Amino acid sequence: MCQNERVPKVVNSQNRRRSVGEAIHRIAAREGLEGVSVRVVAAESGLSVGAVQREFRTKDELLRFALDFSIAEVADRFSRIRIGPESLTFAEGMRAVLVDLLPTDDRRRAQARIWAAFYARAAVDPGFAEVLAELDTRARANLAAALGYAREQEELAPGRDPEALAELLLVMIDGLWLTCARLPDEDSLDGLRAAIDAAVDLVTGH
Amino acid sequence: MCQNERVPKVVNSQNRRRSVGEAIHRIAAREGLEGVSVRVVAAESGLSVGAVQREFRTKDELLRFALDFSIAEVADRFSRIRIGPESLTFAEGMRAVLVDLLPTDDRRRAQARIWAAFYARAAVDPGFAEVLAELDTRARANLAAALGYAREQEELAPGRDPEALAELLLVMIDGLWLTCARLPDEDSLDGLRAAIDAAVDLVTGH
DNA sequence: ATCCTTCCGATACGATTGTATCGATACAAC
DNA sequence: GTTGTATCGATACAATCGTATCGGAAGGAT
Repeated sequence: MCQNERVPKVVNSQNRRRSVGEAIHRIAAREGLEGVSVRVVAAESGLSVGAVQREFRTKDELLRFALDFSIAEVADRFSRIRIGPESLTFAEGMRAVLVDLLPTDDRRRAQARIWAAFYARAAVDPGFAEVLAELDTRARANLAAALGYAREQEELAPGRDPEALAELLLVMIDGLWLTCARLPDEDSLDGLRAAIDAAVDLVTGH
Repeated sequence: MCQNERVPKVVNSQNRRRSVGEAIHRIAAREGLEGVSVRVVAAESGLSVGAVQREFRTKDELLRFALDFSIAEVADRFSRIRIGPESLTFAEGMRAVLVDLLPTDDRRRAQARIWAAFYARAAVDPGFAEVLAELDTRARANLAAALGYAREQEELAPGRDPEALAELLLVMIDGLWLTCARLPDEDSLDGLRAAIDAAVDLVTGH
């Protein structure tokens, strides 16, 4: 990386970027993506504007990083839910994924809000749309695999088109995000839980 | 309204408000809610900043009006889809509502984008959240009535909790909005149509 | 200790924001 | 016409925005 004779001061860019990511997370959950400005991010993460500017050349780069940051976290959560032999059945896995989206704690609630903001921005920003489209592709692939396994295990309601089911589940996941983002109280969670159960039952034909 | 002796110039406030609503519609579909500024709205609607300011005291009032404006249009579209005897069956009605959401023309595409933006804002703005929550309540009531009718006609898959189904459908509607907002091409519509068909089949037990 | 390079923090800049202000204008009543 | 009021269009204002600039702090290598 550094091909100079004299090596100067070096900072832990990795840690700093993460703390910036966390800061944006908090701000966006509090005031939305519109409340995210370079100055506010700097203040929230305890850095100076200059430091933030060094790490992210432009604001777009900043927001893009925040999106990747958030995607990575959710992807990590989902990757822990494994469907397959010696693991969860399809029904259990599907239920686990959907329930995991519910805003049962502050972090999840914040994340739901952030995703709503990112989705809205993706509607008018091709760069963001591309990232989310790629995410969609990955999710579709995972879902197809899970549904294939479910069909193998005869867990699926017969006579259903797996591709259509996958699309339906993707739509439902998006809907859950959006619903969770503007959920006023904890009580509404039970309604959503019932909806999730109903969805699992419908898909597995129980 | 006017209790003065001398009556001055009067403008057609109604028409103007609508043209402003349309202007915001176009802007938000193009650049998102963040691109909506008083000046831009004035330019897009062919008015001066002063005229817009007279009609809407504050920007929040402006956006709130745009939300109501958009809600009214979609509510009107939905109200034309009637479920009941001598009309659509539940399955037909449900399918009609969901298909009507798809971005099959520019107006619908724009509307999907605007709603995504409003939903995101509702996540951090209590005023917007309240409006959408009230809309949710109305939708829930309509859906409950439709499901009641479906059960009466024995259109529903047996053994399902109507309340859970209603919640599930609401989530799916939200998901459709969000998916439509960032849909890149026309081709993806077929996938969504298949998903809608699958959903109708699942709910009606076909 | 002295270099050299990287990094930081402060400040500056121009653009854009929401809102307030104000003279000019339009129009109904006289 | 004149008058009184509602409305308009333009401009002013302070705040905030993203970004650029720059002098000095910082810290390994010598």
